[in-house]
Order: sequence, then structure tokens, then C-alpha cells
Amino acid sequence: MARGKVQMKRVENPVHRQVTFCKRRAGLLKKAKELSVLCDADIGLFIFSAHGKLYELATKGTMQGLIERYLKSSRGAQTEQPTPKEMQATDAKDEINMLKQEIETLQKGLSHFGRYMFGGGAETMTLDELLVLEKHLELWIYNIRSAKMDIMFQEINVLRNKEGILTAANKFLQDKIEENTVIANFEPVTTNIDFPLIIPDHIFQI
Amino acid sequence: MARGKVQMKRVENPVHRQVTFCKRRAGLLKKAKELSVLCDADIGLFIFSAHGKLYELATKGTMQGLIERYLKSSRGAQTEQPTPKEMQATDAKDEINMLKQEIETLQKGLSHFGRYMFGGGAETMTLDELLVLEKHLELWIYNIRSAKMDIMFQEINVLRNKEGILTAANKFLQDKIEENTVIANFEPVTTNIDFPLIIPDHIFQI
DNA sequence: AGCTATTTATAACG
DNA sequence: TCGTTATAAATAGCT
Repeated sequence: MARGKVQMKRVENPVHRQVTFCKRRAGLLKKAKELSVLCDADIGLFIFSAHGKLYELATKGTMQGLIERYLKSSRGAQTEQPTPKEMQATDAKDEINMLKQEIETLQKGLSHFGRYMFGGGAETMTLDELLVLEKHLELWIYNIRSAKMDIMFQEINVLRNKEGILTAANKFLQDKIEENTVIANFEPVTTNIDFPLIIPDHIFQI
Repeated sequence: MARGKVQMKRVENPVHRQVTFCKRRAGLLKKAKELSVLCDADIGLFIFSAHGKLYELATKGTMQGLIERYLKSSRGAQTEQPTPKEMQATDAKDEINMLKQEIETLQKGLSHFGRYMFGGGAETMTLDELLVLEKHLELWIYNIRSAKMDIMFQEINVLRNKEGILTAANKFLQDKIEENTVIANFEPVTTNIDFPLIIPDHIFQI
């Protein structure tokens, strides 16, 4: 495409070959992104250099997600999945697994972000790419928050239950002491404890 | 690339979009093949049209085989995730101030993000703008998590303190009852309470 | 890495 | 979809 027509065969000179690889790889990735943006297409592209180094592009979600979609689509002519993945958790274990998965998704999204920013020749992000990134971040934030809240609310409830039991036990024992004292005609029980048996209200304010 | 420069955004006219998709898809597949041949690269490429139709190219073996190779290769080369900046709080007041500051940062980041995404005619972002945005988003996510955790840990600690006080009071009262019983030479105190005075261990497990 | 001279890809149109 | 053509992009050969 410049200063000489190129033969469609392997470039024999190793230096030339490496240069050509760099340039054309950048061009290919750019073209793929352009097609995705211009025509609403979702594209997965990965390139192994002759020495095995990996370069990749996923224009929607993660490469994992696109690969799954590819496998479904190429196997049977199965129905498309318009909604990427609806999440329904039946129990805590599912919740934890989903959380882990989402963290992974997020990390991939971030790494994609990094690639967009520093990857070969990709100096611009499209609005669509930003929207995808935003969705990932929203999902990430939401799921981390939910999971943490669930776990901590659980602990808070357990502690509140324990508090109720202990308070009741405490009250019962105080009543018992009074009762025994009356029966025995003893002086009221006196103590030198330096912590309150009745918890001041302010402790219960957070 | 012809008879007019093209904007890097979705082609709105559906007919034009379809034509562009056909032509550029063919061009992309051709370029991928050329890169593969010229530079000894192995390439997997799949394209989902907007309506879900699949187009694919695998320059070596099958797409399945390339996908397996991709999965292996991408696992090994996990990109490290940057650790958001660590925050050190000496007391609750500092914590609150930091939180407020971070909220401000977050709001700035959000407004930046919104501007980047929807601002007038700015379809491209510079590398510096992207770096700023990335930092804001990382900070945003990290701080939402931190703030929630801090608040809930605070409540948990208060409840744990209350639990400790009540347990100690409980034990003291039990000892007192025993003591009074011995002095009075009475029968041991008996009760018909239906909750435990000694809390079963399992309650303390969360 | 940059820089051109060329080749290629392709947008608009028929 | 297919062909034509004017132009925008990509890039081979150099430095």
C-alpha cells in the first residue's frame, strides 16, 4: 500500500516482518473498533504473534462473554440472548459466587479500559465504549455494596439477638437476687462493681 | 475513506449502515488474513452483526482450537490491578472529613464523566482526560465501599461492646446469687426460666 | 520512532 | 447487492 505493492506471502526479512506486524496489527484493531462503532457490531478479535504473544480486542463486554456468545451462536442456531445475564440468587453461596464473578468482570473491564488507553494505537474511545465501561462500573459498585451490606447486616442481627438474650438474663438475675434477699431477710445485695448493670442509654446510640 | 470523511460514530441511516457493514466486514476479514499470512500470526476473529448474525475467521486450525489457546494464554498473562490508594484514619472525625472530601471528589468525577460522555461535540478524549477519568472512577468505587464498611463496622463494634458489658454483668450477678445462697445456707437457687443464662457457643458464631 | 509516495479501502452514488 | 469513482486511510520502504 505504499512505495511498492506487497506480495501476499510471508515477509522473509525478520525485521521487516516485525515492523509490518506492529503496523498492521494496530491497523486491524482500529478497523475492528471502527466497524463495531459504525455498524453496531460486536467483535471479538485475538492475535497471536509468531512468538506466541497475545493481542486482543472485545468491543462489547469481555472476551470471555463474547466467546460464550460465539460458542452458543456457532453451535446450534440457538436464540440470541438479548439480555447479557440476568442474575438471580437463590442462596448465600450463589450470592458469593456471583460476587466473585462480578469482581472478575470488573477487573476485566478495568484492564480493557487500560488497554483502550495504552494499547497499540488506540488513542480514542467511542461513546459506546464509554457506555459499556460505565455499565461495568455500575454493576461492580452495586454488587460489592450489596454483598458487603448483606454480610454486615447479618452480623448486626446476630449481635442484636445476643444483646436481647443477655439483657433478659441480666434482668432475670437481678429480680432473683431481690427475691432471695427478701426471703432471707438479708440486707440488699451490695457490690463494688465499677461497670453499670443497667446500660446507659447513650451506648445504644450509634 | 472516500468522498467524505467519516465520523467515528454509529451510521444512523439504516441502509447506509448495512452497506458499510458489508464492505467493512469484508475489508476487516481481508486485513486479518493478510496480517496472518505476512507475519506468521494466528488470528481468531468473530463478528456479530447488530441482528446477531455471526461472521468468523480462524487463520489456523479451528476457532475452537484458537479459543482454547486464547483462554490458556490470557490466564497466564493476568494484568495486575492497581491498588487504590490506602486511606489511614486516626479517629472518627478524620474519617468523616475524609469521607466528605471523597464525596466531593466523587461529585467532581461524576460531572467530568458526564461532560466527557455527553458534552458538546467532544467525541474523542485525550489520553490525559482518560487518565483523570480513570483515577476518579477508581476512587469513586473504592470510597463507596470504604464508607459503607466504616459505618457498619462502627455499629458492629458498638454492639460488641454492649455484648461484653452485658456478659460481664450477667456473670457478676450469677456469682452474687451463688454467694448469697451459701451464706444463707439455703438450697441452691432454682428457676424455671426458658432461656439460657449461659449463652450457647453457637450463637457467637456468625 | 517519524516521514512520504503509493497502494488500498471505501463513501457516495447509480 | 454490485460497479464506479473520487477521496480518505493505511502503510512499505526509508531514515
